Amino acid sequence: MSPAVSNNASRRAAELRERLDEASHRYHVLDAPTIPDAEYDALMRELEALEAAHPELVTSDSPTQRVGAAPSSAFAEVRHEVPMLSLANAFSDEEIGEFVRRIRTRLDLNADASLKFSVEPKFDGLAISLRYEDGKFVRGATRGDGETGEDVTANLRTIKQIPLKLHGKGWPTVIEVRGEVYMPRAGFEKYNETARESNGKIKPLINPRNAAAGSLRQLDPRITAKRPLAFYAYAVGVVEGGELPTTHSAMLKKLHAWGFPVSTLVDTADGAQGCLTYFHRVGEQRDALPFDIDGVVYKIDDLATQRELGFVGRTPRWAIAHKYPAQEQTTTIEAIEINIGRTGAATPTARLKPVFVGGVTVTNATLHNADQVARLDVRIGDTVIVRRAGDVIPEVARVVVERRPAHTHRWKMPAHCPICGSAIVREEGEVVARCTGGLACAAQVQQALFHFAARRAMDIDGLGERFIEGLTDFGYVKSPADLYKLKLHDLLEMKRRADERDGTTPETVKAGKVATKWAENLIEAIAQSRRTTLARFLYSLGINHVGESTAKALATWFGDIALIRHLPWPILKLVPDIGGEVARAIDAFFEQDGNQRVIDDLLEHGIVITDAHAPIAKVRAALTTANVLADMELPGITEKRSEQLAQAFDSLEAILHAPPAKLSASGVPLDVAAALASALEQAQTRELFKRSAHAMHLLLERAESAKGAAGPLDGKTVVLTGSLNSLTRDEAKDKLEALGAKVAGSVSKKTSFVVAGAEAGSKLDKATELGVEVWDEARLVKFLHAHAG
DNA sequence: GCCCCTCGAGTTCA
DNA sequence: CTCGAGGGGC
Repeated sequence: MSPAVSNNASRRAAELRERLDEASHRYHVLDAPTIPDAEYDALMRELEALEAAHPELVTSDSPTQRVGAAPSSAFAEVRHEVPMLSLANAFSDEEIGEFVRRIRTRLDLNADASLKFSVEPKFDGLAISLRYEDGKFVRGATRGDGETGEDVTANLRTIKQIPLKLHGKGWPTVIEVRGEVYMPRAGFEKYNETARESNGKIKPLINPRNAAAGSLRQLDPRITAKRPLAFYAYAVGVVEGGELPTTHSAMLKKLHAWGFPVSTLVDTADGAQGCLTYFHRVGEQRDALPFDIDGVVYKIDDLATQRELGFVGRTPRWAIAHKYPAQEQTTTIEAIEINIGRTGAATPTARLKPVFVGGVTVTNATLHNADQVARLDVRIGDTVIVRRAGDVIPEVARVVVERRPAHTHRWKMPAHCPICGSAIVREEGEVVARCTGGLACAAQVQQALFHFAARRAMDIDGLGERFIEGLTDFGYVKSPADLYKLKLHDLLEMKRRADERDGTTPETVKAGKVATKWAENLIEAIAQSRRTTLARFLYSLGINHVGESTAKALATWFGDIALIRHLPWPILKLVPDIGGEVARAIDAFFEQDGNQRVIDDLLEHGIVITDAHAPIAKVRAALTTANVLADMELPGITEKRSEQLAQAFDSLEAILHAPPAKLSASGVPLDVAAALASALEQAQTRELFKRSAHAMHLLLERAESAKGAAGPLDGKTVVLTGSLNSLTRDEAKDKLEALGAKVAGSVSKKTSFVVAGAEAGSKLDKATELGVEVWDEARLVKFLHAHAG
């Protein structure tokens, strides 16, 4: 070995020791970890490997030679007569193969001889030891460094899952039961919710594991008692005056019989293959478990074989922890960028130094909004802990302030849009900041086009962000309507210019050929999208507050874009689930000349709406002068007042042209009449009256008569509950709606009937309570069948 | 006026 | 999937 190599290794080993010591101290003594467990494990493994390769580097104070740091002095020390183990870790199938092979070699077993393991989840909590004398709980201690822990008896007594007296009989005179104290996820979430509501008085917990550790180290057991802690037993230490079973799995059963919780995930497995199968089986359930686990543990089941295999240092040869990919990792923030959405929403995104978390490499993480950035105080250059919690989307869990470089400053939302330079404004009381550029902002235009082409909107297959960028950047497309004017050569030209600009030369060009297939496909996809439904068309326009559901409602109620594009907001409000805010947003969208031009353009250049129809009968029913008047949100005009006015005047025009004296004579209080009169003096209100009156006439003229359109369930409100066999809830909903019913989510006295499938819950109870009619699935199916077509 | 529920908008990676 | 906010029931 060359001196240079040895020198490097020695320096690296020293560095690793320093970092591990520091982390260990913060973790065990201060309860304030600075690096995630996975990183600690990785550093430890590197050091172990280094020391294995260069035994001369091993020092007596190396972290590999002891586990954990000295306990803090707040609690009495407890010496573990039988030391509490630490397990070797494995991260890959190969390592498990090697582990099992080593055991077979030592035991002189063939590769195909059966080798039984007791397998169990590895809880992410805090290992403890419970001592029972004559069946009574006398002392509980933390693991500490494995040799010496802390006496936390008083705190452990508060955990209801820990028996204070052993159940059954046949237990040894003295027995130490070992296991894990942990905090279930639900309890953890609930605690943190309370902490958030406390406005900083209660500090939120970083993770369930820390929560468990912190709770056990409370000086006041009454505080511990309030924390939702739980316990699982998985081993025994000292045993005196009694016999135990001869296998680990039998011993766990015994512990269970004596009153200890034992995980239901505990099982046995044969050989490496059996262990790996178990690993994957538990891994699939991992996210759904009510507690955190960071891996599984395999132990040789036969206790005599365990003794035969023995230990290396303090780690047993007969057991290993097989860990899952880390769900947390540290990385650094390289930049904080602003994304502009379709509505102009400016979302800060963290650009990360790529890290492998939970099975994928993460480079971006959303920071949601400025408040979130402020809460975390994320700064450029910071070291952060990135998490892929339960789901998929990575988030920055917290900043490791200790590793913050010098001269950083708090991040601030920029005042101007990075794309178009317009002001970024955050409305009072709103969480999101928005770019005010509107159609002048290239980012907003691109996002609008992206939305337009989306699968659930116009469904233009293959029109992704890259093409949209090229098409808008070179001016081929300024509005959705331009898409339908594109010719093949436009696309090819655009591609050529984009390649030129980006300095990318495709293979095909080098070969002297031009690839055209993609362009033909795109032109075809655009042509395909021309025929569409009214609901999709409305949704694709990207009107603020109009998503799929609202678009569908508008399409069903009014049936025709020619009508919808001119409806004033008080009329739009007649549609259930459309309130003032949404109605005004729709009205405002169509008030913009630019938007009207785009719609004209789209219709002229080939959009075909295949399902146009007359306004449904419900429109006619809802379109009374009283309803529209009440929807106008005029001061003092309640439903009751608008009824009175409608009775007195019959039409909106009549009210508009009524002299103030006549208004007062309508039966409404004088001050209300006066307020109405003064409102009617405003041009804006008069305009709204005129538009509404006009729209009423138009709609009434065109609306289907109630008779013609009446479905068998017209006017009925139906609630679905439980699961159906012959069709899904969605299908049932569609079919019921097609027959005129409104399908609601909860039962009230207005409900016409409830369809109860299998395992119907509280909604069925409510229906019975309110005396609402209940249908079973058979009756529904029969009914749908009878009215099919 | 308060609470519950549904809808909309934004987001990551293979 | 998750958060925020609009709608509407009580």
